[in-house]
Amino acid sequence: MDRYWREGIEAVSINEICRRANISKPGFYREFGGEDELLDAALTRYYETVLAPVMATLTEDHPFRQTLDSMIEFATTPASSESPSGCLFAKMRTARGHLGPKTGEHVDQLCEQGVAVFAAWLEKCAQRGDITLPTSLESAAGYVDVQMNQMLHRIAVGEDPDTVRAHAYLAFSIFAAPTEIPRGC
Amino acid sequence: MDRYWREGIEAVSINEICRRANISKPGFYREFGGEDELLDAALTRYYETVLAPVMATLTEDHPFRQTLDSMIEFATTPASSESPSGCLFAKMRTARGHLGPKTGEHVDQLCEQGVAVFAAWLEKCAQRGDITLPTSLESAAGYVDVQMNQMLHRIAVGEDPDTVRAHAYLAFSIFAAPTEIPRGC
DNA sequence: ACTTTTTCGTACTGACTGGTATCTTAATCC
DNA sequence: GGATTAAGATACCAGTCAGTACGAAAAAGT
Repeated sequence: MDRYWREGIEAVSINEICRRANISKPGFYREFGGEDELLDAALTRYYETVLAPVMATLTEDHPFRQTLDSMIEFATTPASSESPSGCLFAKMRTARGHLGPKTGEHVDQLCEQGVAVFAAWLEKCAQRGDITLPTSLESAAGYVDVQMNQMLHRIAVGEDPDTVRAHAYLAFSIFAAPTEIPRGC
Repeated sequence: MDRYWREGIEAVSINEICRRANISKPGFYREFGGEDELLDAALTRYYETVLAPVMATLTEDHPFRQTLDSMIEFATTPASSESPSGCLFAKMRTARGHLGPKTGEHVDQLCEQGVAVFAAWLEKCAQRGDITLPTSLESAAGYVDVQMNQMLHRIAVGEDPDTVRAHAYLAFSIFAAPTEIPRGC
């Protein structure tokens, strides 16, 4: 998981994995079955340790802006020693075409789940009056998904986090609650 | 150019190019010098035939909405027989890390040029009162660049053009001119 | 102690990559 | 027509990849 996360999926070969892990190739194939299964296992682990906690914050009843801040903070945190840059899930999405069947379907499933969580989040915030939906809930959720994914991609590529953050706040400004119009108007 | 555009840069090898073009590999290397030079030549041709005309429309003095419509139209046009899906330039940007020095610098240069053209476009529209800049001109131009690039990427990956279009109009709604507030207010 | 089963790793397969040495054929020059 | 030059292509280089056949070593069972 760490290698794929840190160096990108396409950049890591099974040969390299075996070399780094000091295991023989047949040993690897006996354990996992193939590249597809390894990626699938890595994604599962990534989901459990990173993705699920982040998605959980979306279901908590905090104000829109607070949740948004923490999401943007998560997405624009550059690489550190214990946490590589970007998001393994985002990298798998961009490499979707080159994934095996198991990993591919796993990614698809997590995508759907992600959009659903975004939709639920936006709906609650809209009901609370934190935001105004400028379009259908469906479309808005897809928009959020796309913008989040793009941020993660850009950070992974090494773009300046401040720039990405600024663009993110621009993109999410479409949800701005209606400016209060003075009573007497 | 067509092969790279249609099938993606990473998916096309020199071997395959030679096979398809019915030329020998040494013949290719005598003509171009290497993969980097071929990609550079493809990008030059793409710029001349596709990119330059599109960018030219940005410098014409049409209303913001009209230019925006034609840009979104260009970006979300799916593949056809004579014009593959997406944008070769956008594909090169996403593959930036794997490009040779010549092509890489060429891409960088076109990126800068693109942002500059976007900035000039936005500035003119803002002066004309077509739009309101919600942030610095620089940041806004970068935002436009990123959003355009993302649309092209998503179309290239095969996403539904209508969805992409809808998200694009959402993303660009941040430039919406201020809603006219009635005089008496 | 001896056999069976399971684990393990060397060494390979075949297909691909970008790039080139070298031989042959064709065009050009005088 | 004969020498020189350019174009062409076969067949190779060293490297990569994912995946596997098969022999050696170690465990387990009896």
